[in-house]
Amino acid sequence: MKKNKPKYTQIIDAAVKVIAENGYHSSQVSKIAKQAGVADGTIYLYFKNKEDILVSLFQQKMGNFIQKIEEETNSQQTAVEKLLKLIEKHFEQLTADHHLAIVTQLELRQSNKELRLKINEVLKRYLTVIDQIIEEGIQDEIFRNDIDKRLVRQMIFGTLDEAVTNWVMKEQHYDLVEQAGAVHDMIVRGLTYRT
Amino acid sequence: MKKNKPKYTQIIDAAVKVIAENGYHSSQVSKIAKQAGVADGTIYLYFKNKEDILVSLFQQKMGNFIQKIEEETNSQQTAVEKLLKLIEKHFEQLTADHHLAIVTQLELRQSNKELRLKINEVLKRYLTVIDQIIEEGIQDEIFRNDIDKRLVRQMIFGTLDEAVTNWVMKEQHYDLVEQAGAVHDMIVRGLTYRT
Amino acid sequence: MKKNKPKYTQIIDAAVKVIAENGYHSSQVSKIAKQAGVADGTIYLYFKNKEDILVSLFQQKMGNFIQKIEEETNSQQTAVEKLLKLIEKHFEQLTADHHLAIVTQLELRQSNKELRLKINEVLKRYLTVIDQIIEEGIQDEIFRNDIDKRLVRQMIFGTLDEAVTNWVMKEQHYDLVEQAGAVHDMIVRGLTYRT
Amino acid sequence: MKKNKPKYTQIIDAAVKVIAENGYHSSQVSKIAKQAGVADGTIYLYFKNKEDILVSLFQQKMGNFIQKIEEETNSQQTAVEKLLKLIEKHFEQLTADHHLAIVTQLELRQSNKELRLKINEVLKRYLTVIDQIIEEGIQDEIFRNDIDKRLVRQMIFGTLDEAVTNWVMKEQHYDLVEQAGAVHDMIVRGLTYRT
DNA sequence: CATGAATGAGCGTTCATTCAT
DNA sequence: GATGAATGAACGCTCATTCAT
Repeated sequence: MKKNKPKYTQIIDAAVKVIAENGYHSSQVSKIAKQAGVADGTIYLYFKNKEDILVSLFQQKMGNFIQKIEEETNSQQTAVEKLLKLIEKHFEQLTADHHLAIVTQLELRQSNKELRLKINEVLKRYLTVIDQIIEEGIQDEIFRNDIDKRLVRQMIFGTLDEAVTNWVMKEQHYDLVEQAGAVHDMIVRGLTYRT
Repeated sequence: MKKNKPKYTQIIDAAVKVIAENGYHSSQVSKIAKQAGVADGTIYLYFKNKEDILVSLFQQKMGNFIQKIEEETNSQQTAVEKLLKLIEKHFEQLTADHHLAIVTQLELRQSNKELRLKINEVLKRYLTVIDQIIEEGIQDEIFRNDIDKRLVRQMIFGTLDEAVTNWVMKEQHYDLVEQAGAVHDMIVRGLTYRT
Repeated sequence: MKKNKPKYTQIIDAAVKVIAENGYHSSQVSKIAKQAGVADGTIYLYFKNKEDILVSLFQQKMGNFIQKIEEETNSQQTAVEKLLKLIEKHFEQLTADHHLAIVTQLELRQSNKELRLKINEVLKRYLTVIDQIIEEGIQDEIFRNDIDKRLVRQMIFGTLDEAVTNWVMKEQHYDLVEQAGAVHDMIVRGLTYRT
Repeated sequence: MKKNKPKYTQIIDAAVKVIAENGYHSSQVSKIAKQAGVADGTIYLYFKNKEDILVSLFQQKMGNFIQKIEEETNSQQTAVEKLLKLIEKHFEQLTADHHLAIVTQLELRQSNKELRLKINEVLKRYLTVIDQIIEEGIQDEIFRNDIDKRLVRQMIFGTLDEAVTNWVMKEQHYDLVEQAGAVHDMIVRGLTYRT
């Protein structure tokens, strides 16, 4: 698995395009190879098997996705600001790459349990970012200290995920990013002390 | 399709068990037939094709699920109480039938887009229940009137769904129902006026 | 096999209709039963199996067909006249029952070798009628005595069969019966002495 | 579909053998693949589906068959001589390849209407050869000018076809080729002027 | 490194036939 | 005799993966 070779990225990008345009179940290895401009067999020089393409795809794309969010939230001062930034960047990035949005929100969920477990591994890093913001909010006595942190994380991630999925399924007919504020507002109200 | 015949239910129950135990992609028609104690061909006396088994499964099980929630929420007075009941019953019912929980939260999501569209049809009825509670809360001036109803619905459904999925993936090692109150609390705080 | 019962004929007539309208491969036993107005199982009280329906169908219908031709040719004096009558009645009868024409010329030929062998048994009686006319023609010194009788029979039957099949495949857009004279003429010229 | 590859021919030849020996309805794709010495899947690299094997088989084999007849008849001077050559070559070629004879005369006729339509397309070329000979015979005033050309063609093709089918069904117990003269004689007498 | 022809396991569905009622 | 629900064997086709070149 030589991850620095251009063909590695070529194949992953081809996979995103093919899956977004044809759907998970119509995305045969041969179709991805064709789109990438390589022979079928070449795929197996860079990936262990088909599942490995998808896992790698998710790792690469979500890696960037999460890193961007980590950077942007770190540039913010308070937990509340960080949370807003997280929501904004989450929506912005998926809005900017609608192929990726389709693949992560709809198509990759059709994969089997095994693949989804590996996907969850990747997501843990994102959930950790959320956890840290929650923790920070509690430490700074901005968020209530009687909340169940796991539940809060589930609420935040569940809400964002459902919002994006709905937006993708509605074929992106409205502006997702401009809803970041409202989503943030609802969530924060649930977490902060009433003053 | 004789839906009142015992074999119809037999096959659906067999499908739930087989899918929960083997996973969506390892649930061949022949395996379901064997579990149901009928011949392969018998399946096709009650269902148009394999997909029809899954759609029917979802319609039957989620039909009951939603009806129970409708009944229980209607017996409550305020929007806040109704929302609590909805969350409790949502968690209770999936806790009571963990095979069904696995199937709806993990396995059926691996189905193709077509099937998922039909599943969404069924879910619409549940989303309508949520919508009505939100509406009622606003009418009664308990919920803030500047909220985006669609976003609220996405938050509620997304949070519950994520909470259940996490619980299923953790192999039900903790008590989901006892979290209903905390989840309810977080959500309601996001919706009500600060007093 | 109770051949005198009305249901026996009912089923055969249903089979002709179903096969003519749906084609051999879309003519399931259940479809024939429905058309006949009986239960699937009832078929098996009157016929050993599906093939037996088709053999019986052919025996009944071709039995009548051949008997008619035998009668009509016997009412003629010379071999030449008899041959004309045979051709006319062959064309007339299939023109009169186009369902039967479709079934015998196109659909039943899709059956397997075994069934076709049984069909040939039935046809032998027809070929015998032809043979007798040829024999008579030679005896009466109307037909040449150096002809190979088997070949003549093949020419006669092959020509009529091909003519009818063409007519059926052209969806009966022209009048088959009015060609009887021309066909007869060509054949007879091949058989008689040049004077 | 790479028609110049040896495997393409291998599979077609295997199909002829398998169908001739097992009958149309017992000729599964897997059996043809085994006979051809390739994997089942390989079949589908060279043919669109099972029907395509059969259509291609007919096109290839009958293509050669007809081409040979075209060449040989063209080397003859008169319509009468051409017709004799046509009959001789028709009988010779099917005598030389009795597997092919069984397949074309008996087994392929069991195919469905769709396939038979495609087969008829191929046969049209043969019928055209016959038509041209008839036309030429009339032009040269050897054949009578009051004959119905379509009927003549049906007589010629029907007679040859019936003769070969009889020979195949009698399991080739006699010499078909030596009958060519007699068949030719009968047909020509029906077409020429009596002098 | 790269190719792409070849592989072969795996599965949804049909339908002639049976048999308990 | 009549029913029709139930049976289960049979098969064409796909596609991830391999490997000789």
